[in-house]
Amino acid sequence: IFNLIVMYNYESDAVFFFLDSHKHKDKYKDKEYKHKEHKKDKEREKLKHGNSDHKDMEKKYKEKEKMKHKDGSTDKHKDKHKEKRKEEKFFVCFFLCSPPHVKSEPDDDYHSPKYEKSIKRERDNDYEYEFKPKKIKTENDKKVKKRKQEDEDIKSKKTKGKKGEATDGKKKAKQEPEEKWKWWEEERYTDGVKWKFLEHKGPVFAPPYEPLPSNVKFYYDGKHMKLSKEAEEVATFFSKMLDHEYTTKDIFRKNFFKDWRKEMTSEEKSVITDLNKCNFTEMSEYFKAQSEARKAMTKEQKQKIKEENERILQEYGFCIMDNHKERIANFRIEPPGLFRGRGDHPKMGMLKRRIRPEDIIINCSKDSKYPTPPPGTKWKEVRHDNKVTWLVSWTENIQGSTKYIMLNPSSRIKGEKDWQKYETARRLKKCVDRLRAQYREDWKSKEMRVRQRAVALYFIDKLALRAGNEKEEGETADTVGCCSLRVEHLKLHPENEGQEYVVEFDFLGKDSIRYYNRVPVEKRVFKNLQLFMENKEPDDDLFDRLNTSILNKHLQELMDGLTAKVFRTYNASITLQQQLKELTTADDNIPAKILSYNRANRAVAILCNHQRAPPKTFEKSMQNLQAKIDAKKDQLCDAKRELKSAKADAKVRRDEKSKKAVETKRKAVQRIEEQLMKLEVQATDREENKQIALGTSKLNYLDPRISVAWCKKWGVPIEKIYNKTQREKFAWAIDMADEDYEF
DNA sequence: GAGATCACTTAGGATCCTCGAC
DNA sequence: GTCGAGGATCCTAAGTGATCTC
Repeated sequence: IFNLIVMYNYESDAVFFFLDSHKHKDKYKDKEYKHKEHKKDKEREKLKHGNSDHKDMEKKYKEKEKMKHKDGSTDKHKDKHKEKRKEEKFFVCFFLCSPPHVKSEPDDDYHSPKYEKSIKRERDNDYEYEFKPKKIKTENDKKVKKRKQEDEDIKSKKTKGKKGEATDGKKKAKQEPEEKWKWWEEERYTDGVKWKFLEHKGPVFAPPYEPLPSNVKFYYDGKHMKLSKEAEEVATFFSKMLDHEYTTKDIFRKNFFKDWRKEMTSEEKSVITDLNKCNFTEMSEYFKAQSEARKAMTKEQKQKIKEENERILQEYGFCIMDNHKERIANFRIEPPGLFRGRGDHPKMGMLKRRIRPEDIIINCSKDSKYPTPPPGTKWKEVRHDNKVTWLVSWTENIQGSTKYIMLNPSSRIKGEKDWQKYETARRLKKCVDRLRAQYREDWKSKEMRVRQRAVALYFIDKLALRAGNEKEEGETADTVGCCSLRVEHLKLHPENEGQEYVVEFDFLGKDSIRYYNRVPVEKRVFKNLQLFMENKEPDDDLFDRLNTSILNKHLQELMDGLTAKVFRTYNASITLQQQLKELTTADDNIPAKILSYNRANRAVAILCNHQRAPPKTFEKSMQNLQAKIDAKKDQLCDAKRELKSAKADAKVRRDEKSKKAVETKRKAVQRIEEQLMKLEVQATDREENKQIALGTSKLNYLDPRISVAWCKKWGVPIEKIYNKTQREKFAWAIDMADEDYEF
């Protein structure tokens, strides 16, 4: 929805992040841009025009920026693009880790792809520039040993007293909650075994379809038409989405209509031939009224529903895994409906069919009490595979992919994996300098594939790009990651706004979130990119000799367990740690420290391109907050005035009573000042957070021990950083990290 | 070695629910 | 006690990467 612009200033070692919603319509209209986006852009524009409050923020930050960067580089940037981006601009400025230094190097050894192709075979066998196998072996041995050592370290941290509990799996359902189970103090399974005992009640199915009351009618071509139960159910799916933009999209309508017709009787099929003649309004109104009625229910009715939900949760929401009662994440089967793909998904609107017990595979222990299927039905299969973590699986009909029911993030099985993930990222920290030196060396390689690999790795490392697996064309939205970038996603600027060798990225990443970034790169990278793009069509792959499998194989050789995504975890966590060090001031009070934390978190979210649509109520809530601030300011003025007069009074009277009055007034002023500051901090935080989602990085990329250590060091209650669910997920980190923890 | 499959993590939007203001 | 904002939770799509199959 918004463009992310990242600018790097060499002199100040600063990275500037801009969130900018200006149009790139021209680019999208470009003939070469095959996968057209104008519709989406128009929608984005619509969204964008609803948010025009950035100017004030811009002013605020401009001042901060001036203080931080005397070279005025961002001003230059701004001036040049003032016209383009005159609508609005919101930005946050951060200092990140030291940038690569630009060296001027001779333009040697550059060949066109054609030339490269002609010598490809020869060169593919030429390992002169490859990682030396002998070295790898010794290094890898060391790494393996190191890893084993890490495992030992982790094990030695664990108390052995509880050993008997978790291992041999017979059901002895422990009366849990009283004392939280510290799984991180126990032995881990090896050899891919995930559990020894697993018992659960199976999934909760979607409620059966309830036909519409007879007064709720469907009209075709202006005439009432009674639909069969099957056709009616699918029609209700569409009617429930009538207010959603989806139903205006051609692909959505086309897919829906095609699948809907499959559910119709032959008679219905012969009559209903045009979706535009269908009138779902009464259905839509009915569901809206139902929704309102639900909201208007009495307390007792709501309580009853709550109790019923709680009963279901207690019955189906937990399993017994190795003597412990563990919470299940998603024990409800996805109800039928219309598929809502993200971005320009070719399958949006298709019918997601109802999942029946006959579609379900149950996974549990042989010696457990198997879940019973609903009366008159049976499971597709009951299996006992303890090398996987899922409890239930089924195949969905849209993409043909498998869906799973798994455990909650607070469970042992998920927690261990999470912990391990951060340990791998910490191992990368120890060797990242070597890896960086290596890929820089590889930019000069005579082998095209090695150069491509090295440039891709540089992007993954520096820009936190995702790996970019290949995708089946026509099956999903056209999104890319690093390895799947196409020529059309990059523009090369030998000179741009006073900076040399600028690469302009513009592509849709995961969830069709736009990644827009103009970044200066090293000369060698730039020259290599020119070479990779030479004689290619816009829709050709940028890295034609690379895919994620090749890249990960290479990474595996450099460090045991290293894959492309480890870089994202590593760079996110290290950025948080650095930012916290830089931004936290000992003298700050708790709200100011929390603001610093959120800013550090925000730096990571921007690095990882975690965007969100601004909340619909954003403008209003900001106005409300501003009104509160204004009122508080008035209150402060009054309080100060009263203090002044109390002081004057005390001076004249010189008695205890008036002295006391001065003291009371002074305290009132102090209190109001604190309240005002709190409100102002809140406003700043909210404004800066408008289009950035902090949750994703907090939950998935930031080693929680960094946050825990920071909280302990600065006396910030952990509840201020992590909510209840997050504390449950990160219980292991909260328990084990002390204030000296270093990522 | 390429493609398919499987098992998982990561992701943003929708919906629910709580808490503070009035 | 009511209302609404916003945080918490739910939902499920969309990635990554290992392994299997041919």
